[in-house]
Amino acid sequence: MHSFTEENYLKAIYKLQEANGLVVATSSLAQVLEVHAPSVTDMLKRMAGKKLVTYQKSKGVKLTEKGRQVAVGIIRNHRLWEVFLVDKLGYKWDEVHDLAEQLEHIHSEDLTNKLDSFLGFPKADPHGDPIPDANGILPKSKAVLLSTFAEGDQGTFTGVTDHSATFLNYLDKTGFSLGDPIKVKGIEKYDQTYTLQLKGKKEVVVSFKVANSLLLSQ
Amino acid sequence: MHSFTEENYLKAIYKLQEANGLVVATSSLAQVLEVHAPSVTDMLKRMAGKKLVTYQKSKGVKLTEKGRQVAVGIIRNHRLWEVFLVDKLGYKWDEVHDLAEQLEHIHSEDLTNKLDSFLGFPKADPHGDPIPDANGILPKSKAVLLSTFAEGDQGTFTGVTDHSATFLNYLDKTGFSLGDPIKVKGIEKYDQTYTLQLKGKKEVVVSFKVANSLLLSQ
DNA sequence: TTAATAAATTAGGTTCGTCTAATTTATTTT
DNA sequence: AAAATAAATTAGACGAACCTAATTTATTAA
Ligand SMILES: [Mn+2]
Ligand SMILES: [Mn+2]
Ligand SMILES: [Mn+2]
Ligand SMILES: [Mn+2]
Repeated sequence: MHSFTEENYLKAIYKLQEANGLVVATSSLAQVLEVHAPSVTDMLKRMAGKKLVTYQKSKGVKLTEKGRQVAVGIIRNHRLWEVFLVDKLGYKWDEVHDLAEQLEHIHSEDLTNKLDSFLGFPKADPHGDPIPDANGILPKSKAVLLSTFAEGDQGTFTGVTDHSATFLNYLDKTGFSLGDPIKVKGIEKYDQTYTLQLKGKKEVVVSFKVANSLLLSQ
Repeated sequence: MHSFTEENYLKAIYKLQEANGLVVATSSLAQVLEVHAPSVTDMLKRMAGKKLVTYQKSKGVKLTEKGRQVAVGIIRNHRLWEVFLVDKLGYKWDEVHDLAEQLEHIHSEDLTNKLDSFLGFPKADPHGDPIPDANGILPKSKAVLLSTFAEGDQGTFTGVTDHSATFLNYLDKTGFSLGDPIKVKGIEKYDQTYTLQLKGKKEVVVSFKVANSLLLSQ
């Protein structure tokens, strides 16, 4: 089986590959994993030896199919455990990430699948992120940033791109809730401030930074 | 926080201390942890440095109060997760131990307590072992081995001393179930074979080895 | 009480995952 | 195209947790 460290590298490479491009740089990995660059170089060599990644000296790293399978498996675990923590144990959506970072490394496909079943085969985690199925297939989300909306546009709030507890707390406090409708009433030309109508006609004003971290569907 | 390895050492020392005596030998630890003796010596020195154990060269090791707290915390986690796996996810009692060995190392007192609450504050795990409370207090069990019973004695089946899957399977197959009444109908003088009456008048014959692994109460 | 046996420790290595400092390679800027 | 800067790698170390082989200490038997 793979070590926690390897799994965290794989997950990080997967996410950087999704977000930015095909090949991942040593420095970006060092940054997200909070280690120094030589540690990354070292680890990538070992992982290349295990055929989890293809590593080209000074050019960057990519996941192999095997590495991708492992990464998606960890993400599946992470998101299912987050659902468990929120739906069954009563945690808030801003409290579960760090616990899920531990729970995602429990090694048992059978447990993952039984948990999935116990939770009613959820399609998304508490932050709206899609949950890969047992075959490692992750549905491509067609959600789009609120910051791309024009005045009058509307949609359903289905996800966030900033997962920080402070942002999630701000959303709670301001009245945002996953699954609710949101309509753009106006966009201030000067600073791209958004005036939104939330569920129950409540109007709120949010900065561009916020609009740029909210995902809407339909 | 403590490493998984340290936690496993602490748990092993705790159990050996409970079972055998005050002081635990290097060789017994090596055996239950499945490592070689010099590794144990090494580790005990490091743990003594952290005040988790008191270690006397060539004499053996004992838990400090701090070490005992950690050990009991791990045991609490282990048993609560076993209850979760059986009660909520539908696992059988012979399938949960290895998973609990992983889950017991999730570091969060808050999670443990929320889990405890979610499970309805169970008093014992699926094998009848008592669950320490949030303060690390583990109720002293007054259960006694069936092998100490005489003809005509009866009690309630409340635990096992052999936790192996093969033994637990044997019990399932033979008709033993935790919480059921058991009455001794006869004991063969020649080889200490027990004839038992189980719930629903069912009679079964078991070896001394079996009678010596069953715990009965009242 | 000495000799034989068993248990424990020391000595010296290995792998994993990390570090700092020095060097090399790649990318920008002039 | 050369110089300056930034990114990545190499070299050399370290702690944790393990190992084998050799040695020491403790226990048991003669
Ligand atoms: Mn998360
Ligand atoms: Mn999430
Ligand atoms: Mn167990
Ligand atoms: Mn148990």
